[in-house]
Amino acid sequence: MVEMEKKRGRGKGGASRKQVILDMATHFFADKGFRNTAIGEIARMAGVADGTIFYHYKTKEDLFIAVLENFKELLLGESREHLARHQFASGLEMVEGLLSFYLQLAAKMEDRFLLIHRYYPYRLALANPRCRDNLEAIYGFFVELFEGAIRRGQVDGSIRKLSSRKSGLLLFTLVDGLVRLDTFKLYQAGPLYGELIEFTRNMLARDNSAGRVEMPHPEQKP
Amino acid sequence: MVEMEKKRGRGKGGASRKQVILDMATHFFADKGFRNTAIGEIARMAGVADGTIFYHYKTKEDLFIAVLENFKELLLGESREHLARHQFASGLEMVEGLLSFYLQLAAKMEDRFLLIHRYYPYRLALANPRCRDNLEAIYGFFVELFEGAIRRGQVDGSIRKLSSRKSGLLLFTLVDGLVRLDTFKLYQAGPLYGELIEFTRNMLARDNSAGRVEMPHPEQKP
DNA sequence: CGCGAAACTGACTGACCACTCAGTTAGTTT
DNA sequence: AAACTAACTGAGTGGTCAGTCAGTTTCGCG
Repeated sequence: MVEMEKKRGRGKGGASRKQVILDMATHFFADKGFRNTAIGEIARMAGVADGTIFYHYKTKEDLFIAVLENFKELLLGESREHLARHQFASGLEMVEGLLSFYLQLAAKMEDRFLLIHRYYPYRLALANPRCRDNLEAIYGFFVELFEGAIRRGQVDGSIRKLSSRKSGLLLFTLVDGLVRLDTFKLYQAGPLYGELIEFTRNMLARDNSAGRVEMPHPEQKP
Repeated sequence: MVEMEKKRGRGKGGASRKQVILDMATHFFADKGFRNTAIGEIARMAGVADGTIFYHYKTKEDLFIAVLENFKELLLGESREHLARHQFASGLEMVEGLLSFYLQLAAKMEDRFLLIHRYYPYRLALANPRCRDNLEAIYGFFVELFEGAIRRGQVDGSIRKLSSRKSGLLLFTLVDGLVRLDTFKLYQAGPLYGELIEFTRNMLARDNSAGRVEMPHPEQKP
């Protein structure tokens, strides 16, 4: 018979047991929250004994931090990769590109985004510096992306004069809030995406009355 | 000696025991979340036996719904009262007034706002219609306020042509996201309030180049 | 006062759960 | 193959907690 299952190192999927545990923990922490997820549940779904989890992670909280860190790396990795493949004609277009990329990203990882749309990690961050570092890394990364794009737009003249820092933060808040709204299932936020881009343009764009858009689906090249 | 404590009906504060329980529950559910709040803790702080809570509320979840409903009433009540006392020169000014009122409200009830900035109620809403109704009542109320103000602005000419529904939702998402960001303690959202108003104006205002504001503290009457 | 009802009590129960640890298994080294 | 180590196991432990219930207190009222 096949003797492959209980082997050490990687299974056929190439994932170590430690990684499988991390993946299952990610799923449950996002879906049900920290307190409502039992270690035993993660263990069962990972095909592992309870004790194995504590062999790899000192405490449940430790496991959560590892999950968050892993998610952070995934987010930043995907983003950097995407940005390396794309370039933008102007700062304003970059802002718009960032917005739609963030929406795309959130759609692709809808389940996992709940990790950072719950209050638990922010509450934990007050006591646990590692948790705080990870959250700050995520927020800082995106806010700085927007900030940079805005500054670039101010240099190339596509964006008017305003505080790039504050505007970046505001913009990120808006797009992240939209994603959050969508996961709440009270409203469909999807139809708002078009509006978001139009609004952003009116918010940021340099005041050339020609640039003002009234139509719902703007699609022009300068 | 004084024989006042264990009396039925109202205590000296005019609050029935049931109300005290509700208040304490509100505090703890907001502060620590549903799962992390023990009934015993609420009971202790309310100066009441555990059993008393279950005499007034069938289950812990029932108590939570009551808390949410009470909070909804508080929100809508305060808002209606505020609106009755204020009037606005134009739709655009009303939108701005609504934004700053919401920020004010959230600051005044910072602790309690966490009730609706946690994921728990939205998750519960999927299974519990009463929970869903309350959340929808809150969101619907504010979104419609913004929507109405925008429509009014379109009639009086202070706001350009755009979907009032979508814009209202977007605006509410933005301002609520800002409040949420503030409670996370990662960034100070306070300094963004000025920007918020300016941005909103640029987003909504009719395209009269004179109306475009560049200064941080706009304070003019038309 | 006396009675019935409503409000309240807190010891108890059963379920759950994070974490421990003494022991087993599998891979590696010599 | 013996010795060593890392990975893994799962029964057990102590603690917590929502909800129950039989009994007690308080109140309104005739």
